[in-house]
Amino acid sequence: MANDTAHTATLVEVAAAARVSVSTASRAFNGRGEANRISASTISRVQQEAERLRFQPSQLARSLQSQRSGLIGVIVPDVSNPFFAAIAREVTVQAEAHGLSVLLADSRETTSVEIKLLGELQSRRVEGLVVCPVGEESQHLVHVDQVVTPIVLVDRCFTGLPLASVHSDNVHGAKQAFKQLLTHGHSVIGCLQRLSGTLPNEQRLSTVRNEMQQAGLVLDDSLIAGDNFTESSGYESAKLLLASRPDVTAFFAFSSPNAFNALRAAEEVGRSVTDDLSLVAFDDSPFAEFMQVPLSTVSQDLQRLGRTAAEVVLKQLKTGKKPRKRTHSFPVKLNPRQSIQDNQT
Amino acid sequence: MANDTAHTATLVEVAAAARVSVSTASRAFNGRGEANRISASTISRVQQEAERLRFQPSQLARSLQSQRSGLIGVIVPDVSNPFFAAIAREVTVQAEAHGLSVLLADSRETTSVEIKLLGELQSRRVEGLVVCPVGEESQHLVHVDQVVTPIVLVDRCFTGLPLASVHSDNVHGAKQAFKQLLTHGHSVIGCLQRLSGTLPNEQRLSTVRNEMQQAGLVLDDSLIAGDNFTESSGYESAKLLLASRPDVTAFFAFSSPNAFNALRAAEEVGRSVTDDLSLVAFDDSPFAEFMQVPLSTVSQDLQRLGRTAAEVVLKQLKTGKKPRKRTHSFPVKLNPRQSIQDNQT
DNA sequence: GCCAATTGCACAAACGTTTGTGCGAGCTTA
DNA sequence: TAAGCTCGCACAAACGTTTGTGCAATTGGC
Repeated sequence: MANDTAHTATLVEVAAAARVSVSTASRAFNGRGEANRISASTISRVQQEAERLRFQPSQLARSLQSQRSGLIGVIVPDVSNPFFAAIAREVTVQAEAHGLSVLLADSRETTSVEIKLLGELQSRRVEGLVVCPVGEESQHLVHVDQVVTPIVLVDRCFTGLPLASVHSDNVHGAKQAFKQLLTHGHSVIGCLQRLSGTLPNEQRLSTVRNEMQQAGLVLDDSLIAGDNFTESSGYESAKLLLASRPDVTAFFAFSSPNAFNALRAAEEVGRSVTDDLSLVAFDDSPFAEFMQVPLSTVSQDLQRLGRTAAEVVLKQLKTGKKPRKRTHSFPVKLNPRQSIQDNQT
Repeated sequence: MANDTAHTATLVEVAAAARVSVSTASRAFNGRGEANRISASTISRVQQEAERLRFQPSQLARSLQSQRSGLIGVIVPDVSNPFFAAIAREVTVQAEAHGLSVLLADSRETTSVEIKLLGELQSRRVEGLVVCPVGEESQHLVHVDQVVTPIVLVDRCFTGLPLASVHSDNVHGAKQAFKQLLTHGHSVIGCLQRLSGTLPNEQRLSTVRNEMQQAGLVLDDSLIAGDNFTESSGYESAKLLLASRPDVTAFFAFSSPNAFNALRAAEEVGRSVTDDLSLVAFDDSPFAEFMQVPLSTVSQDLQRLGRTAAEVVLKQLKTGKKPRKRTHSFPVKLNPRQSIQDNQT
């Protein structure tokens, strides 16, 4: 009932209160008393005082001394995007299960911010990193992995880089989705990209090109929307595409938000998904099946992506060596629903 | 090109390389050289060596010395829930704009986990806390605010507690939503709760009771689904409600996931939203207007909630005193769409 | 009742910073 | 040329822990 100095008690104060040295207090408090021949009475005295003073050891000091921050850094382009949120959550849960905490950072789809954040996380001495990179640049990531701390990339990976990566099988996913459109007789198909230039996007795009070619068709560039970095929304690009190519009969949206943008854009120009426009999208949503037209989607196993990413980092932390298996690619699942209909034209 | 000892360079090494003392290196590196009469040549020498060795100051050590961790703790019940993800993002962005980093934790809707996480964040000496509490218990939060660090609650607030809170106007929101149902002639209305016992939930519930009473109706307990803590999904409870009260003609879902659960449950028992079931939900979603039946919702201004929460903490950090205004309540917006139809019975 | 072994603890260094103070060398001024 | 200034830097303490080592005091054997 005496001094509530508003500052958290330190070990020094606990030691003083228990009339022992700081070292003894430390060992007693941390259960290392037995091994260090601290008498039972002393141990309990220390623990009582610690309790009474509400002593909470400073992780800052501990980390400094132990050279282990107990922190995992997570960088995503947009936490509010359900895709990244799901991954962040999974990593968080896994990390916490291993006694680690998560430092979350949001790069806002900007490489320069990503680099800045990477530096800040480094300076906080995170022990591992899970990064959904913006995907434009990679060298800063390689450097981190080599000299600083284990890192694993999720989703926006790079090819030919010595970095651990976890992602979905974009090629197969795109192939499945696109085949659905072809099967239903569509040949003028608009693609609504994610961030252009990033691997998942390019893989999906080139898969589309391949499929078109094999079907004896060509994918004109005017059918590819969102080929600039600035608009993340995709709404404008979808509208532009609808205006410049009114002959389009189907959309392949590379992301869930894009699907939504396509719907909005189509509605505004008087086109209606399903009557005269088909739609298939990457990434599922709990709402997809309850849409005006239940949305055909290709869903990724977000939980597995996140969990695997966490596991790769955690294992590397434990064993201290780079994982043998560098790339993890997970299958996607096609959810055929009613947003794809036969081409009427 | 010499020693890549795989460990990050320390100031000691930089100082040695620049042939100055650590203190001088510190001041030179931090731009405090001028003020401390360090010669220009020394300054540049230090900075060069720092650059060469890729020196990155340890925030751990800095924090220990400065007694400022530069960390804001954020605890939410479920990061993957878009509602909380949006808030987490907003806080993250605000914090980063002020040079602070965010420690994110997920309480998994469990009070005991929340308490544990709170302790861990404290031990990391976070300077402020933004918490979307599970909402069952509050005393651990009060204690934190009083003796440890500024804290602001979001969404799941408590009444009569000396804690800063940010939330939406649940009463008015519920009133608007529910009035819609009454206006359309519904009288047997099922309520799909969030976590029972939490303030937003109780406010919405009692508002519903009031409205019913004023309309000369009664809200039987059998019309209140999800009155147990274990199921967060609400799907089972919705099905039970539909089974026990087949006369129900409308649902008021207290959350976006619940709306989705209602849809799924209704479909499985052969009821169809709009034909013989109306639905209004708290929380909007970009998909709401593209649903099979465009969903009538009451939307909260998530960005504003998150931003305000961050601001309250940040201001308190800056000024050092408790904010004058303790409670921030923001208006919600009714989005009338087609999921509410006249009662046919 | 003496030596060795054991018990119970304190001392001090270290982790990587920041910051108050001290101190010598060079310059001015008289 | 002696006294005083200024300049440029080094020294050392401190932040709160952990941990290796040293040193009394007690115990035990004979």
